[in-house]
This record gives sequence, structure tokens and C-alpha cells, in this order.
Amino acid sequence: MRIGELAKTAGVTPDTIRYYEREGLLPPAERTPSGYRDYGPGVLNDLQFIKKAQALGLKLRDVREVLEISSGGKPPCEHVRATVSARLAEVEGRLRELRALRATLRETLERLDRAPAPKAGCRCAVIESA
Amino acid sequence: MRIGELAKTAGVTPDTIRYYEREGLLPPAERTPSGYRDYGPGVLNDLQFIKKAQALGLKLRDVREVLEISSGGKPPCEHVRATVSARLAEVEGRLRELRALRATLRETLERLDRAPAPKAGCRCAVIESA
DNA sequence: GTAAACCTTGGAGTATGCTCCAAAGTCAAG
DNA sequence: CTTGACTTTGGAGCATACTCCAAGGTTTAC
Repeated sequence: MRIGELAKTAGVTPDTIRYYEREGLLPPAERTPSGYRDYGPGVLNDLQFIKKAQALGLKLRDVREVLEISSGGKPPCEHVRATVSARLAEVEGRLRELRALRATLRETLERLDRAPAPKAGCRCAVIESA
Repeated sequence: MRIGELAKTAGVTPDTIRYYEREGLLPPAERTPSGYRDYGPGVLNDLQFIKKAQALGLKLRDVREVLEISSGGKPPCEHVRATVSARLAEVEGRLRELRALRATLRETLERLDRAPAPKAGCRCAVIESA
């Protein structure tokens, strides 16, 4: 299977596949005599594994680590748990930040509503007084 | 006032000030005969305006637009409102995404808890079955 | 035999807000 | 006059996950 077919089957672009290979998520592909990448059907599983892990919120770096561990013969579940936990903590932190930012933005809108008509030459009373 | 002093007073680095100038957030500074940037005290307000606008959730691009409008003589409040509204919508969208991601991560952790002991050679049953 | 569709590589570009660097010039104190 | 602290510029680098490009080689269909 050449890269275009694999890409179409997996629902990604050839560029993405080459990128994964460069980044060590996929092993270097075998080559035809003319240098084209030549894939067996197993790579499809690899790509789907990557997509699923991404859908679970893992970054490509995380996925690479998981793949490295499991290709070393060990089940990576322990590592997966640590990674997912870390990602969850990150997401919760980011949620807190964004909720705070949302509150600030809402308050700013209210202040804009209540603000008096701007004087010519003013920059923005609402921002200035923040 | 030279850039180092201004930076210290405003609580930023000289690099940041030069960056703002490059990006059009600050007007090109006047220069001493030897080429050093030479600031009047008004620039402090500009820097604080930028910091406040950032604290309100505006991006530097937004701030630049606001500054451009107000340096054109018009009060930028209308534009500020539009910008803040847009930013709020973005933040709310991102919050929704992150809440969904958090749910996925939590569910994944639970599945890891319930998962049977991994077989050697398995990649990760929990990811595979996602 | 030729044209279309495919493949290769290396490298640049995207967005964000800085930060850090080297090489060289300037200024203040002693 | 020297030392150290300051300044200048242009440019690279970070993190993320790709995307797109050009210039060239290959394969396939007709």
C-alpha cells in the first residue's frame, strides 16, 4: 500500500503520515525499489491508535511515549494512566483560567454598558480603570 | 528615560518594549544622539494600558487595533465592545471543548481502573477500544 | 509515448507573546 | 583609561500539529 492509499483509508493526509514518521510515531516505512513508502495493513492500526489516543486528549508526545513503551514489550497502561492524569490536571487548570477570564470579560461588557458616552480624545475609560 | 529604566518602572523587560514597538503597539521611540531610545513619562501609560487590556483578555492584536483607532482621534469603545464580545465567545467555545475533554479524560481513568491486568504484548486495551 | 496522478525530499509557514543571543557601540564611576 | 552596566540591531527559538511548497522522479492508463 502506498502512502496515498493508506492516507485515504485512514482519513488523514500523506503529509500527516510522513510527519508522524519524522516524529517517531510511526516506524520508518519500508520502501519499494524506487523509493516509495510501502505499507502493510498493520500500519492502519497504528494510525487508528494514534487517532484514538488523540481523541482521548493525549498529545502526540504522549502517544509517542506510549508507543515506545509498548514496542519495548511492556504493556504501557501504567504510563497511560499517568499521562491521562497529568493531562486531566492540565485541563482542569486551564478550565480554571478560562472561567476567570470569562468572568473578567463579562464584567467588562457590563461596565461598557454602564459607561457614560465617551469623550472625544479618550482612549477607553473602561480599560483605563481596569 | 532610557529603555531599562522604563522597563523596570513598568514591570516588563526591555525586550518586551522593543517587541511592542516592532509590533506597532508603541510608536517608534525618540532617540538620543547616540541612538538610544529616549522615553517621556507618557509611555508608562501606554504600557499600563496594554497590560490592563491584556488582563481583560484582549490579545495584542486587539490592543493594537484599539490603539490605532484611538490615535485616530475616535473613542474606541465601540470597537472595544466588539472585541471583548468576540473574545468572550471564543473563551466560551474553548470552555465547552475543554469540558468535553475533561469528561473524556475522566472516563478514561475510570476505564483504566476497571481494566483487567494487561497481557504482555498488548498495546493498551483502553485506548484500543476508545 | 505522453499526460495525469502519484511519489520523494528538505524546508518554510501557521499562531502567540515574548525571550535570548551575539557583536558592537555608549555611558558612568573611579 | 578601564571596567562594568547599559544600549543597539537582526535574527533565532519556543510549543503544537500539522500544511504547503518546489523541483524532481515514478507509475499508470490510454
